[in-house]
Amino acid sequence: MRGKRTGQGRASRAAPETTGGRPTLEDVARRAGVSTATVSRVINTPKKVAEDTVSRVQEAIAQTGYVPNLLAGGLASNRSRFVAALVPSIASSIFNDTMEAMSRALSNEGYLVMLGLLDEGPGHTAILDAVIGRRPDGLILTSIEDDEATRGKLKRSGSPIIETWALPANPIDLVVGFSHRDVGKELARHVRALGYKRPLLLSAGMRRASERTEAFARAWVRLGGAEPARLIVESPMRYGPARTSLGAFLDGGGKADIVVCSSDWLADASVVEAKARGMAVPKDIAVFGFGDMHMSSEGALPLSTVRIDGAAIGHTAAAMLLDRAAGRTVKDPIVDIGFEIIDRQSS
Amino acid sequence: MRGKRTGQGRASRAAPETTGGRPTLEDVARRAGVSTATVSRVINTPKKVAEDTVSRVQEAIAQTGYVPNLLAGGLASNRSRFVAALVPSIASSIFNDTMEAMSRALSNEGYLVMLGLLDEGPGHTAILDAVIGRRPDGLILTSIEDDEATRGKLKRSGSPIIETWALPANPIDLVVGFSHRDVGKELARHVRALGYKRPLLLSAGMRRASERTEAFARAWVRLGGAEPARLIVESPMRYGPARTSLGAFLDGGGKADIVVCSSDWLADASVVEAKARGMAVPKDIAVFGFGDMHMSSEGALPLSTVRIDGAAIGHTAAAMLLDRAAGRTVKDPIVDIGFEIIDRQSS
DNA sequence: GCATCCTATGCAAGCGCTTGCACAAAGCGA
DNA sequence: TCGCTTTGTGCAAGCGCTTGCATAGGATGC
Repeated sequence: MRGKRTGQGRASRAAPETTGGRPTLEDVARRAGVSTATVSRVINTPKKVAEDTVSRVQEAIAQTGYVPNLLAGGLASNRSRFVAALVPSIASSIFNDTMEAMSRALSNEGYLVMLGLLDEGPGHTAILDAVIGRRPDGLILTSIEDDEATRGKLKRSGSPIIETWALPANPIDLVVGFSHRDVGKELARHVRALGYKRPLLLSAGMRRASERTEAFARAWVRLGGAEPARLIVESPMRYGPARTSLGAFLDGGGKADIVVCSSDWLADASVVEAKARGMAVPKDIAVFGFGDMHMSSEGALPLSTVRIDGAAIGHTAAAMLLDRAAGRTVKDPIVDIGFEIIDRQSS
Repeated sequence: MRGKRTGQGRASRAAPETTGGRPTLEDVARRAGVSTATVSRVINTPKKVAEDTVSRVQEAIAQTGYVPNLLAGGLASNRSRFVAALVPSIASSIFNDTMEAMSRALSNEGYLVMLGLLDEGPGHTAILDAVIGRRPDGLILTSIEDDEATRGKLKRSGSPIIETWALPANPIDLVVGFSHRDVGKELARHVRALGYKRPLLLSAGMRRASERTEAFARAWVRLGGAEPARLIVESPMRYGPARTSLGAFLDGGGKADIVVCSSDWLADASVVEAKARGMAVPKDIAVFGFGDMHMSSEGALPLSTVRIDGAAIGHTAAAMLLDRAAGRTVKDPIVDIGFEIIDRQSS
C-alpha cells in the first residue's frame, strides 16, 4: 500500500496518478499547472483565487475525477466536518425525526452525521472512543449520560456537546430539549381537569419515561388524587407486551378510567386491548399517549397525546453546531423547545 | 491552532501535552518511555509487543486519558474504520432495522456507521463527495442508483459497495437483497389462490414499490385476471393521504375485493378506512401489506403481509464488509435474503 | 517615477498516526 | 560455543491535506 509511492519523485510518469489510482491534490495541481495550495484554496476559499485560475483548476478536478480526502483535510485543519449522534436505537425510535432533520440541515453545509448506538447505562468506552477519536465537530446526545466517567470523557473530548430531548440539571455544554417533569405535571393537571379520577400509568422502564410518570404521580396526589396505579412495560414499542400487561391489570380487578402512556405505541396498544375487551374508548376507558407519531392523528381513533417537535430539536441542534463550527458564540445555549398537550378522540 | 506547536522540540516542558491539550501518541510514548511506534502497536497489535511493555503503555494511556485520533490513523493506514449508509430517510423507514442491526454488528469491531441521506433520483454530488471523501471502508446503498454518473462515482470510490433491499440487474459490487419482482409475482399467485378476483394495487410512487406492483399486475393478468386497478400515494407513511385515496376510489364506484399495498402503513390505513366505511375486513374487502412491521402482527387486526428480514440484511452486510476489510474474499457476493408471505387476519 | 499596498500564488512545515525496515538482544539447536 | 532464528523496539518516511509566511507583480497615490 505504502510501497507504491516509494521513489516518489521518480521522473514524471505518463500517468501522474499516485496512491492506488485515486487522484490527489497533487495530481490536480500538476494538471492545472498550479501548486497544491492553490488547488486547496479553490476548493475551500475560492474567492481568494483569481477567477481564471479557479476555472482552470476546476477543469482539472473534473478531468481527474478528484474527490478531496476529508480525512487528510480534517487532520490538517482540525475540523472533521461531521457530527456524531449518540442514540439508544434507530429502529422506530422517537428520535428519528430529530436525526433526520438535523442530518438534512447539516448536509447542506457539507456535514455528515455519524451514528453511535448507545444503550442506556454506563460503560460504553469502546464506542465512545470510536466516536471521540474521530474528532467530530459536534456530539448529539439523546440518552441521558449519568455516568461520571462518560460525562468526563465527553467533556474532555473537545467537541461541542448537545444534550437533547431533556433539560439536564447540570448540562455538559449545549441543550435543546424540554422538561419531562413539566410534561408529567401538566398532564396530571390536564387529566384532572378533564374529570378523570383513576389514572393508570403505563410506562416504559426508561429513564425519561419514568421521570414523566413520577412527576405525574406527584402532581396528581398534590391535586388531591389517590396514588395512581403503575405498570412498567419492557419493550416500549411492541404491542404484545403492552396489551398483556394492561390485560392482566384489568383481569386482576384493577380499575382505571384513563391510561396515561409513556409513548404513542403503548397508547395505541391500550386502545386495541380495550376495544378487544369490548370497552369503548374513551367512554369506558380513556387513553393518553406521548410523542404524537404520524399515525396517531390519522389512525382509526385519533389519539390524545403530548406533542414534541422532534424536527425542531434537530434543526436547532444543527444550527448550534454550525454556529460553533464557524466560531460564532451560540446566543442561546439552553433551548427549551416545549411541548403541547393535544386532545383528540381517545380522551 | 497550528502555531502552538512552533518550536516543537523546545526542551521537555513540565506539561508534555501538545496540541491544544489533547494528548497524542507522543505524549503517551514519552510517559511510558517508549517510541510512538510501540504505543501504536500496543493499541493495534498488542501481541506484537512484550507484555510488560503493553501494561506500561496502557498505564500511560490511562494516565493521560489518551484517545487515538482516528482521522490521523485512517489517513496513515488507509483504513477509516467506518462504513457509510446511504438511505432515503431515517424517520420511520423500513430500512431502520437493517441500519440498526448493521450498526450493532459493526460496532463490536470498532466500526461506526455514517449516515448519508439521499433522496431517490440523480444529482447527489455534494453528499456523495462528502461520503466518498471520507474513504469509508464500506458503502451501503438502500436506494437504487440508476444514474450512471452516480454509479461511476461510487465504483471509482474504491470502497466496497453493498446494494441492499433489491437484487440489481448488474450490481456494482456486493448485494444483499431480494427480488421485488418475485414478491409481486408470488403475491399475485397467492392472492389468486386465496380466491380473490379484483385486486386494487395501492402503492407508493417509489421505484421498488412500483417494481412489485408491476410484477403483480403482469402475473395477475398472466394468471387470467383482469388488469388490476392502481392507486399511487405520495406519502407512503402517512395515513391521511392513503385513506383519502382509497376513499375516493371507493366513492367513485371502484370495486375491489382486496387491497394490495406497498407497505404496512398503507395497509393499516386501508383497514382503518374500510372499517370507517362500515366495511368488514377481510369479508367485504381484504388487505395485504408489505414489510411486516412490529405493530402489524399485534395490532387490532393482525395484518397479512410480506415479511422481509431487515435485520438479517444488516447482519449480512456487516459481515461482508468486515470480510472485505480483513482482506478476506467474500464467499458469496450476491445474497438473496428472500421473503415470506404471511397470512394473518386481514385476508 | 518611486514608495506603498493589494492580490494571487507558492513554499514548506506540519496535523497525528502507521508501518517497512534495520537492528539489538535473547533463544536455540548442534 | 557459535551461527541462526525469533522477538521486541525504534527510526523515519510517509498518508493527503491546510495554512502562515514570503514573494512577485500589478495597481495606486502623490
